[in-house]
Order: sequence, then C-alpha cells, then structure tokens
Amino acid sequence: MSPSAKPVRGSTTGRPIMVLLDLIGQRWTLRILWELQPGPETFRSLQARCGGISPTVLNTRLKALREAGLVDAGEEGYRLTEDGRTLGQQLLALDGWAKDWADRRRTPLA
Amino acid sequence: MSPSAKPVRGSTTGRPIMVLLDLIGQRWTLRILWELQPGPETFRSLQARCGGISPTVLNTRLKALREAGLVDAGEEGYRLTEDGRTLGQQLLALDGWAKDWADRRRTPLA
DNA sequence: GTTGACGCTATCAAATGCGTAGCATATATC
DNA sequence: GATATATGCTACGCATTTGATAGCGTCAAC
Repeated sequence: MSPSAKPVRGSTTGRPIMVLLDLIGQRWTLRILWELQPGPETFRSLQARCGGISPTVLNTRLKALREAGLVDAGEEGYRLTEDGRTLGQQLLALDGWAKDWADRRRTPLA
Repeated sequence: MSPSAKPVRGSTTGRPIMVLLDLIGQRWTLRILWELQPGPETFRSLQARCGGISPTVLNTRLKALREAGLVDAGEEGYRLTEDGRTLGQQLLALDGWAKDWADRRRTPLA
C-alpha cells in the first residue's frame, strides 16, 4: 500500500488549500521548506539547521514533501523542486509580514 | 506569569518568522485563521466549520492566536484582528498557489 | 581495518491531540 | 421556579504524534 494513503487530516473536501494546510500544518514542515531555500542540504546538515529535529520526524516530513512534489533528492542532497521554490516565495512574503507583525507587537498602539 | 511563556518550539532565535512558523505550524491553527476570514464565528460554529475539531484543541489554539494578536473575541464571537486579516491575505495568496499546484500535480509534465 | 560521514531505522518515553461527557452561565418559555 | 436551549469551555482517558537516543548498513579515506 502507498504510504501516502492518508485521508488528509483537516478536511475531506480535497480542496487544494486544505491539502496544503494539512501538509504545512505539521510540525517542522514549514521550517524544512524554509531551510532548504538557500540551496540543497544533506539529511544531516538539514537536521542541524532545524535545531536538532529528530531523524524520525525529519525523514517522515521529507517523505511527505517528496510525495507532494515540493522536495526531491539529488546528488547534493535534498533540495526544493520548482514547486517548492514557488511555495518558498510565499514564505518569503510571510517573512516580511512577520517582521512587521513583530514590530507592531512591540509597539502595541502604532 | 504570562501563560504565553513558551520558549518557542522550533527555534530559540526569536526571529519573527520562526515564531510565526512555530505558531502556524501547529495543527488547526492555519485552518482556524482560514475559517475566520469571512467573519466572526462563535466557539461552536467555528468548531463545526473546522470539521469537529475537539474543543480542547480549539480553545488552546484560540488562546495562542489571541496572545499572538491575530484573533480577538467580541460580541459576535471570535474574529480576526487587523493583523489577523493581513495574515489572512497571505493565506489567500497561498490558496491561489495551492490551486495551481494541484493542477500541476494532476498534469505531471506541463 | 578503522575512522568518519552518510541516509536512515528501531525503540521507547513524552507531548500533543482527540472524543466524549459535562459544567457553569445566560436567555427564553412555560 | 422548572425546563429547555445555546453559549464558552474544562475534565477525563485513550490514541496518535513527536521526540531523544542508539545504532545499522554503506561508502570513501586513510
């Protein structure tokens, strides 16, 4: 049986956004995508970059990300696919948002 | 002591993006933000919208989201704050991306 | 042949999430 | 006052997920 035969946690609609939210709403998934943005990483270097994430979880996440077509494994290790990179763009936008958000939180009333 | 004194899971850097990734990289968090976008919801209606999420988790997430300043509770129930709405904008962008992504996955080679 | 790095699995404990029941409050209806 | 309904939310016990640690099998260097 396919190991990707999970019925999608949060929803049964199959709507892409729900599938995506399910995927990235798992611990470490977004972080892994984030850390892969600069370039390929080996399993162990990626593990280090993610602050010592356990190999069990890292491997599970990498499997899911590969099945989702966001990551693949080449000679240089794991890297983002084309889709992974465009999703990474969205994360960069989030990064900008997060900075403003943090500023706003430090200065409760603008 | 503040109940928000969690040391931030994924990272200890305190970088806003990491704080954000930690927050939204929890099951249901993104989904809740997503469901609140159209307008305020009561605890129970929100629970229903999220496909029967357990009240335990819903309450935990709502607390975190309120502490993060993304959600607040008014007369009409829970609703997005200004920050929550702008983050919601990012999610809308993600929605668009997810649709394209799903299309691409159905058509392996464009 | 030993040392080191690699990807990854095994094992078990701890944290998190879930389903169900139900409390306390409020409002409305009798 | 008793009953009914809806609210937000907590308690409990079990299931799933995550986590830390150890270590295997492979490979290249030495």
